[in-house]
Amino acid sequence: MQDSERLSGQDQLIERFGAYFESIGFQPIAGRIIGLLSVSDREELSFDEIINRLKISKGSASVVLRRLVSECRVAVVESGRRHYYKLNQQNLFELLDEFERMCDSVRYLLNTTIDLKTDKESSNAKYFNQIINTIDRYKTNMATMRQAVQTI
Amino acid sequence: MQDSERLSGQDQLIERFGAYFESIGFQPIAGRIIGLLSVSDREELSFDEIINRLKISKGSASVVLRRLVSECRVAVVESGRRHYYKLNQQNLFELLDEFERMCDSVRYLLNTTIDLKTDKESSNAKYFNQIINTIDRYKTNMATMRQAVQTI
DNA sequence: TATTTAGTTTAATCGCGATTGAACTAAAAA
DNA sequence: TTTTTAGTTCAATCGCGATTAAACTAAATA
Repeated sequence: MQDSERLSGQDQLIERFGAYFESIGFQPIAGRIIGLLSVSDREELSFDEIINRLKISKGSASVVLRRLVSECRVAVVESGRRHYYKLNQQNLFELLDEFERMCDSVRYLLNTTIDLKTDKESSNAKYFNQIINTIDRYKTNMATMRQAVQTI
Repeated sequence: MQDSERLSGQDQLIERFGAYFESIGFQPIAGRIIGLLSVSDREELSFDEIINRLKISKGSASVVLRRLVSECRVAVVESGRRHYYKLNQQNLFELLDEFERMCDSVRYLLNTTIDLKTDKESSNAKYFNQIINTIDRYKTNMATMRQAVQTI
């Protein structure tokens, strides 16, 4: 593969990372920064390299990077007057954690809803109970899987 | 429990449903409509009942309901000149389906990223490979669980 | 047929997050 | 000490989705 090919492939991929992270609630620029830090050959980039490659203002870069660092998605290394950024390799289950938190809040909503129903045998009440059961089953299942992965 | 208590409890719950659905990308009004259809004692409500209880305009209700129906989240029954709406009880795994689609797109992004790396043993490349393995393990696991639930 | 009613359409507005540009700060370099 | 450089702060703007109001349509009712 030519270098130029690889570079333009990287650019496309950065946009896809951006789109993906935007779809799950990140600022567009945040997604593209994560993409750049994931895709580029050198995996530790300076502030300047980031704003030049992504063509974004110093202002946005500064704000967004501070946020990514505070959320532990990106790590920063200071060297002289410069800051270098790299992807923070989080716990593998970080993605699942978020999903499980989602399940918990759904479970809570549905439970409270059933409590407020006059007719606990209503169509929705029964349906919600089924969902709660499935969520519980899922969580048990996941706990088992985590243990299995951890002991590899 | 008093009826008035239950009604105000329902209103609070509707707002929580709204907040939850907004957090996963729905329009605020869409979330509140789903909340209302989940929470209310009568589980099939007319257009008018919806706009009166939620205090929203006919315009928003019309647009948002059309969308919810097209996405199969809400079912509509026509009776004379009126439309009645109720929660569409979807496949129990609809929530998981979406999560698995997310996993698929992450898996694809990471795979493509590794392909473009000059150094397949770089820190990020190794990390991405671990994530891919975990995703694969998760999907196998989920497939098993679905079968188990289906055969109950 | 004339009237009322249920819901749709659409132009206008509102609010808000993302982004930028430019002034500013602090620290290294000269 | 003066100058240069790296990054921060913040006011202003841009763009966009959500929402509404009001005119409009179609169908039921009188």
